[in-house]
Amino acid sequence: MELKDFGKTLVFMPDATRGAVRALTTQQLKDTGTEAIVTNTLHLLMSLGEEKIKKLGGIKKLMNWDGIVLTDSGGFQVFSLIHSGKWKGVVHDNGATFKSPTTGKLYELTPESSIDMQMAINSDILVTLDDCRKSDLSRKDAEESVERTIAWAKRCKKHFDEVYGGTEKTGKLLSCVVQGAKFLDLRERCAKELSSIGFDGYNFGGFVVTEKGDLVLDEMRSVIENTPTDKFKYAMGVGKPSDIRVVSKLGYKVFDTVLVTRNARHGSLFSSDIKDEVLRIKNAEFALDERPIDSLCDCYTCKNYSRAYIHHLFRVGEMTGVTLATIHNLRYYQRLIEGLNQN
RNA sequence: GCAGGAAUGGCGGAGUGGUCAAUCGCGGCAGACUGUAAAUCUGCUCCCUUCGGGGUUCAUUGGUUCAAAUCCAAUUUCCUGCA
Repeated sequence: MELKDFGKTLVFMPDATRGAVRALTTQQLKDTGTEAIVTNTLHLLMSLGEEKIKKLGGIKKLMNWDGIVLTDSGGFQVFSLIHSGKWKGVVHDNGATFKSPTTGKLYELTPESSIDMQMAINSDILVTLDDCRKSDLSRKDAEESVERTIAWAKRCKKHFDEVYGGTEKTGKLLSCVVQGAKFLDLRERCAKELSSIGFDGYNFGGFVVTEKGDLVLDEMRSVIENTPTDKFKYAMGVGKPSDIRVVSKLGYKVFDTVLVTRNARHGSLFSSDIKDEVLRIKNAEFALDERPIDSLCDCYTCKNYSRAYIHHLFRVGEMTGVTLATIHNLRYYQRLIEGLNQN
């Protein structure tokens, strides 16, 4: 897939948060039909740092990955680690200041430094830093989050244009994140203001499901309706296969979720043979099941191994089981996307 | 044969008079996970249950006591020394 075509058809990006899709080699990743991956600015900033990744020639060279790389800005981590109090740190108008819980090193993530780091990673598609918060926030908090997200997006764009020459000179795309939580007028305002600044893509930010697990479709629709039709729409963190089917109908073309890899590690495998599509390979019923995980799947795992074997590997804790499960789950998603693209 | 020591739920191992159906770990059964602090976390795991509770347990048998997995006696088995 060429970068210029990104988001014209549906695309699913697995999360390679720290520079690897967990448990997979780059070749195994390619073999699932994956064309784009997501890495995380904050994680790579803290583990490698800007100077080191620059010296190493960027994440694509490091990973030997010739596909597309999208870098998440760190906005979600601002929420999940700092806002929620899991990490010591503060979020302020200039960004986020926080201490690494492992090294104690102090970091300052600003809209500008996020862009710098994403450039150092040599990402193809950058994401503006956003102020992501918990799902059930007050209107006042949501307003503040929207204001900051817009202000930071502006600063990211300015920095990207002035320091690096923007999309024209770098050949990279810059996408933004729409916040506003459950307040549809705030979603609309955020979407419209970001659209007037102008980005190559518009990402649905915040939480995609309620606590009950229902998709926030009205919020997602609001973002689609208030952003340019000719730019890609990325539903960040979506989702279960059934969620992707639904959300893609709204007009979102780009998806990522940790479910595909995390569930694989936890023994939840996707299978069209099973009601609700989820086969829990560790369950006793698969101990002697010699069928493949999914009778319709063409992945390396399904073509070569039985449910009983994967079940056994999980039972004894062999890492190969995790690798085979991840290969399958990711291929399941890519086949889902291929199927949806054909319709 | 003599002298010590030990016997607890599928396993390992706490508990040494009442708050013990009995900490905990493993194993077992199931569930959760949606821009990854996650190869993680949660629940259940003697029997019955209308989930409130009820019934039988800590080698076996008998005893002491208001009350025993815990104290005493005998028996059985195992371990360690000495012969």
